[in-house]
Amino acid sequence: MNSPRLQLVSDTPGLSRYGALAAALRARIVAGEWPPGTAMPSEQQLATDHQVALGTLRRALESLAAQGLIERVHGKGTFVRAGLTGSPLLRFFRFGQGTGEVPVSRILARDRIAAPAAISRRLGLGAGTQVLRLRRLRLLQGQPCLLEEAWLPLPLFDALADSDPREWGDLLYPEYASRCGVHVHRAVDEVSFGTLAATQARQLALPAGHPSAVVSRHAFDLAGRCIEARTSVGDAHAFHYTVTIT
Amino acid sequence: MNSPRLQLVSDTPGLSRYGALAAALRARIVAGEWPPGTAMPSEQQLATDHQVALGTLRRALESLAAQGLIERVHGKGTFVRAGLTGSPLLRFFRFGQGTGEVPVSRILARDRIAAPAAISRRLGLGAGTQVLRLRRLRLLQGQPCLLEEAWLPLPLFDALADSDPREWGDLLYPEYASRCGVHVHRAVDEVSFGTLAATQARQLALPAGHPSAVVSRHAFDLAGRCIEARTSVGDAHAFHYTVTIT
DNA sequence: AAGTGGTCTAGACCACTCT
DNA sequence: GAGTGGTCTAGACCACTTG
Repeated sequence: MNSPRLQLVSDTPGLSRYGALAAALRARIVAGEWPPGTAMPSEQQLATDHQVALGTLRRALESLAAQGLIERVHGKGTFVRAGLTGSPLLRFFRFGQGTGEVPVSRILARDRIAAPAAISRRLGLGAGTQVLRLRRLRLLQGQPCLLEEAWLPLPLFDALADSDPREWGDLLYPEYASRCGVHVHRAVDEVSFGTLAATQARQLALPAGHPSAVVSRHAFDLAGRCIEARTSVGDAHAFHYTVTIT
Repeated sequence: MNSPRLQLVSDTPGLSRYGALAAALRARIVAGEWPPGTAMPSEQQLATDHQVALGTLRRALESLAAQGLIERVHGKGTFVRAGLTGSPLLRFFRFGQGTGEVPVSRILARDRIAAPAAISRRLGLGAGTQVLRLRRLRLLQGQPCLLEEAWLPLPLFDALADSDPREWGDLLYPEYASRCGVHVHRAVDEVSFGTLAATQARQLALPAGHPSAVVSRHAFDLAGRCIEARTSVGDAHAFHYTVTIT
């Protein structure tokens, strides 16, 4: 590939050059020029492409790295961050021994349905759009610990709707990536408390009316589109979370 | 004041020069050379003091700013951060209308006592050290919303133990600063859930056994000493918290 | 050895704040 | 206008990774 000689045309006059550069690089990343997990060109290359000094280019990359968009590895290169992969929900709970074990997943139901109004709003879709609804139970050492309901927009997740759930792993995000090419880049969790309805209680093997912790998640891809709305419910007494304020 | 011509002697050979510089500056701040809220010398001055290039000095200051130790203001100077001042507990609750209103504080009890084992451990004190125990109720529009118990080491907080609580404002941290010269620089909150004991319930005007959110806080000063252990209890149904994962 | 990102320097110039 | 931090440059050298 030869040097594109891109122009830095900032429509925001008050913006610094490295700020404009960061925005331009972000746009190239979001556009898919370098897919998640792959390496970007070297600093030298990018600097000459955009016709800025090396230091300025580095400032821009540093800001993108601080935003979690890219990762820099000494001696290897600069990489677009792959999606979230872990089990980030577990940060809110301490079940059993609290070893970092990943809960086993049991799919309870999977349906293509028209999104209820509340869901289409959360996903930013038109009213009545088709979505995939996933209900699953998560267990640690055979004990139910979390009950989840996930809503996924169609046709983006068609591949998930058509595949055999028994082939899935215990984590959903790797399936999103491998089967649908969807990378979860950012997630917002809202925590609140309530009590278990009768059916929820039965599935979690707890008494009805038992206090529950509810985590409502919105997950977004690189471009900022909401690609999952999820609600997870667990025993309030297993809830535990630490925040540092500065 | 003349130029100290400080030497940068890093005992950690693997550490970069700006890293060592940042550590040295942090030490000067923690030692109280520039008290919280006051300005540090200019970049030029610090750079010549420590015999490094301006860019290197700036890197060090940037890392201290990222850690929340200092604040930089364009055209004015670099300032050691004053302590936390707001009402950070409220980030966990949404009472009533949820306007950013600060709850009124009513002191229920104030005692000098020997610290129970659990408390002296939390504060990092020797067993049986004298501490100040503060119990207070916080109210919004006349409605009780939070019940708090704070433990403060003595003799550091003697001034608080001897003053008239009716002169205090609704926030404790400004009192710590003005009366005892203690600045809260960092706080760690641990959230969990439980149910209200009979006395707690009565004070919060809720039924006994009602689900509760419990926030257990450790607060630290610039030097990293724990200067407050606090436990706050509120209605679990008023709890609400948002986290962004990246 | 070649290529990558990380550190450090020295200096010019700009933007903001205060008097 | 003087003093402060913020931006940008150009280049030298170092440290890490890979073939």
